Amino acid sequence: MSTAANSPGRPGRRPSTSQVELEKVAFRLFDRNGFDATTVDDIAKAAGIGRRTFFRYFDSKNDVVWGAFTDQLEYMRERFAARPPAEPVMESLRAVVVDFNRVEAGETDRHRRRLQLILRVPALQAHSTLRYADWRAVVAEFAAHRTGVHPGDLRPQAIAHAALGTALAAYEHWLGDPGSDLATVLDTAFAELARGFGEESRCS
Amino acid sequence: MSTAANSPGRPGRRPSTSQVELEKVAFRLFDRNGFDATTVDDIAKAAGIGRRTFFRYFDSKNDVVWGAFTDQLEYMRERFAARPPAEPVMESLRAVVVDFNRVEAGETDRHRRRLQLILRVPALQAHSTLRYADWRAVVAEFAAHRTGVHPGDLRPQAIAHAALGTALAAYEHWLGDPGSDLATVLDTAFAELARGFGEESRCS
DNA sequence: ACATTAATGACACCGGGTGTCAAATGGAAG
DNA sequence: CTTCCATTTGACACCCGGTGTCATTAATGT
Repeated sequence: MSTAANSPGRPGRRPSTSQVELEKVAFRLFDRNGFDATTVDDIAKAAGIGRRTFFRYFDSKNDVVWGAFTDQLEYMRERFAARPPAEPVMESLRAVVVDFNRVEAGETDRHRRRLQLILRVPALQAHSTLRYADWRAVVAEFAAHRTGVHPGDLRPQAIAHAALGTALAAYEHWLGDPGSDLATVLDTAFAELARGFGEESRCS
Repeated sequence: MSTAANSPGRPGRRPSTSQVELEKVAFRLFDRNGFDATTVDDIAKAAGIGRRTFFRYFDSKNDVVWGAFTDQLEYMRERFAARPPAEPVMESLRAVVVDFNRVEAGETDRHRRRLQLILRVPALQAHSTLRYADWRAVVAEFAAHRTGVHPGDLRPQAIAHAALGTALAAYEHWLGDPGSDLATVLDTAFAELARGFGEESRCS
């Protein structure tokens, strides 16, 4: 898909850059000057394109940070479908979310910088709600399918919202504690969620 | 506090309007033309003030919708403190959140319109994350205090995040079902959360 | 050569938000 | 009443993100 626009046999002028290329350029500037202090003009100039062209690759400056997030949601949907149907909903949820956040060893640093921006820069923090809505929809769809109700019903929606919140808390904790392992933190957080955050660990 | 600036014995020019006054003017325009189509210039003109002055009453156009939200958080903090110390955390949480969303019979319609804007207008939806951060802080502080840990720890943060998510799901459900009662919906949603959204309703 | 298709970039424009500063307003002291 | 001081106001200029428009450029096939 990324090279689809470069495929031969297709008329018209070739794209002069790509999303990943712009992303790389932008991240360099974000690292050096910070997100807010980096203007779209800066990114465009550094990438050798016009300001207007930038907005043909990304809907907004905020969206640069999110990479292929939306595409990955499809993968998440598949992982949900692959879980054994008899498994409790919250158990599947925990497994899939942990798996979804598994990144290649080389990519873990990039993942960290991404989340650092999303969770700490107010503008991106706000914008994240819009992007995470799709994430929630995937979760709600799964929870609804499993329990035989509509995705718009209260329970699946509450599950999706609570799951997102739990994941965000885990992300924040992970960012604040450099030595911690994201998968472990997510696992414990979702275990707590499935237990209703109760004091007693289990039914006696 | 609202009339503090009008109190005698204080030098300087009198404020020419107030937050509540601007809020009323703005909501009229939002109702008629929608949030996005209403510019700050429109509000200022309708209120008979300058555009620059508007931003001395509100940090942003988004904040107009939130009324005295931040002040109410202090009340929420008090309600938490008033709960019996032996009560389970999630039980106190449920009670306080339900109570916090109790509004006078005459104000219920205004509350509904507020939430409708916050939850349905993308710009406000995004911005809400920033405002709700304070709400989460109050919840995390309470949960941490009860369990004897720091507010920044994973558990209280996860509880706060999940609680917010649950409340949002309840709000959305309430907005979508005009016949429903907000307190009831919140109550059932938080009961589910405390139960870990499990299939079995209780320990056998 | 020619039409077609697609991407580009320049330009103008809108709207939210901020910094600055002179002017307006009102109380208090002379 | 006049002067001084504190405070709010509004005008102006400016920055930046985002959009609509349109001529131009680069690639294809005929």
